Amino acid sequence: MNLQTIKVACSNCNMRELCLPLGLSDSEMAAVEKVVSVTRKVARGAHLFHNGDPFTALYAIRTGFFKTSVNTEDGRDQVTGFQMAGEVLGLDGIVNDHHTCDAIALEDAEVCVMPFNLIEEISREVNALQHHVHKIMSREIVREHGVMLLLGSMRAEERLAAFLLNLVQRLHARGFSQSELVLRMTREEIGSYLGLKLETVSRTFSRFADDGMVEVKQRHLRILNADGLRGIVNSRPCH
Amino acid sequence: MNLQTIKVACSNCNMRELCLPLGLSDSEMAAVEKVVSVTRKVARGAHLFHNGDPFTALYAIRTGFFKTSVNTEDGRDQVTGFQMAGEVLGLDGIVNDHHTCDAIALEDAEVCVMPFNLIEEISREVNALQHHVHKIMSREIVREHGVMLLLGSMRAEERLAAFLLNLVQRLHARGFSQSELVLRMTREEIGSYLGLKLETVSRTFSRFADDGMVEVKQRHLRILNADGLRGIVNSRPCH
DNA sequence: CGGGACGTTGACGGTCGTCAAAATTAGTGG
DNA sequence: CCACTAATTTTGACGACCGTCAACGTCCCG
Repeated sequence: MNLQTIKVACSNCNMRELCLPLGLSDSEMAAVEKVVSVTRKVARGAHLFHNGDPFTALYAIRTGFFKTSVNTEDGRDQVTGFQMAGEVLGLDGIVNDHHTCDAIALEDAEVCVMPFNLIEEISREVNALQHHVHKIMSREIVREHGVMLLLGSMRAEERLAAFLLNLVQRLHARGFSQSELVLRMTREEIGSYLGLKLETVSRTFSRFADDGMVEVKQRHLRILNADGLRGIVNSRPCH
Repeated sequence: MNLQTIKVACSNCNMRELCLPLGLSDSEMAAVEKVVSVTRKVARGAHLFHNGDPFTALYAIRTGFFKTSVNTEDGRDQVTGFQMAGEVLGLDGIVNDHHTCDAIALEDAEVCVMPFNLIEEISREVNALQHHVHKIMSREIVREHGVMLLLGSMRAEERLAAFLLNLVQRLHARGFSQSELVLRMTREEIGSYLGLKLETVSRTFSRFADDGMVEVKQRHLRILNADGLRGIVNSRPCH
């Protein structure tokens, strides 16, 4: 485990507007920065935390890309999300004081460690932080509603189109291209997230490429017709 | 809308151990009871809140049974959960100050209205309440992980078996039978929740009945072989 | 008693999973 | 730097599971 106790200043962090509430006073900002004690580097392929680990902290992603997945004793495995800079990991651990999923870095990453008892302590003093924490958890609940809709009622093409659009939209919000992206995950991981087999993911990519919607070169992706993809997502099968 | 301003005493409520943290002092309990200002009755079939409604409060179910569902502009509809006494509704509304799903009573119900600004205010004073709120939200996130696993990787039989086992387990925790239950929802609603069509739900019930696992009489259900159902959930398709 | 909502069952077809093989890339160690 | 192996991706053929469509049965409530 790679820990750095070098103090990180949220006030200078370029993830600030993603991580923190807006309009904090200087004194509030100083209080909030006490929450972030250390940062931690996670190498590609390494776990940030395992299923079963004791829960002590939430993690804000500074750089890098993660997946979270749950698994059952009988070997089933489900990717529950992909997280990028400015997003928070570890919310699942609060209920039972231990984590119930794995968080794995899909590229070399760095996170801010935010001990949860400190978060609770400071958010009693700084109302904006308190509300911010509530919003982050609520946002995760709403996101998962969307995934349930996707898994419960969409066909393979719709799922993949929705997935791609969501991914570029989030990357674009972080200053990346609207049309070009590099997939940090395998076809199998995409499939697990979308409730599809990797062959179906691959085939569906190929079909999108044939239709001129995207250009696929392994993990490099260029979106040629975003409206086309949006049309796929919003079109009911028939009648 | 049916509002009652009659003060409800959480300290006497039989949902207390489901709703509230344990070990509150008398003064803490008095503070927490300030959160519950009114109760509200919701008739069967009526909405507790609609998608798009402004968010003002969370709701603790005193009696009755609810479903929540999200819907898209193109008419898709997904049941995201079924909720019973002691569970909390409305968490989805916190992020954007308006609700993003519908909450509908499946039988006549009564809820405690807990204005969210009061929750935030009191939970700054009562640490146990603060942590309790965090746990409730985290529990919902973990529950949804489970649903994603179900929707993403289980077959129809497994989904329905897992659904039934979860339902009786929750009912049992509320003092009902371990083996007998009345379904408050239609086959279509079950199907929507499980990502299946109503015909598949019906057929799968019939298959369970043929195998002697359950006795199905419309919405009345008796579980004859719970271990058999558990075996279905935990058995990978083959190899 | 009658109508409408809900549930059951059957036949058929489509979507996606399974199995297999080949192609391409990435990673490793000499 | 290159050879070699492992991992990932693509593509095809086939089949299973579940969705679709349709008809019929059952229950509930006015």
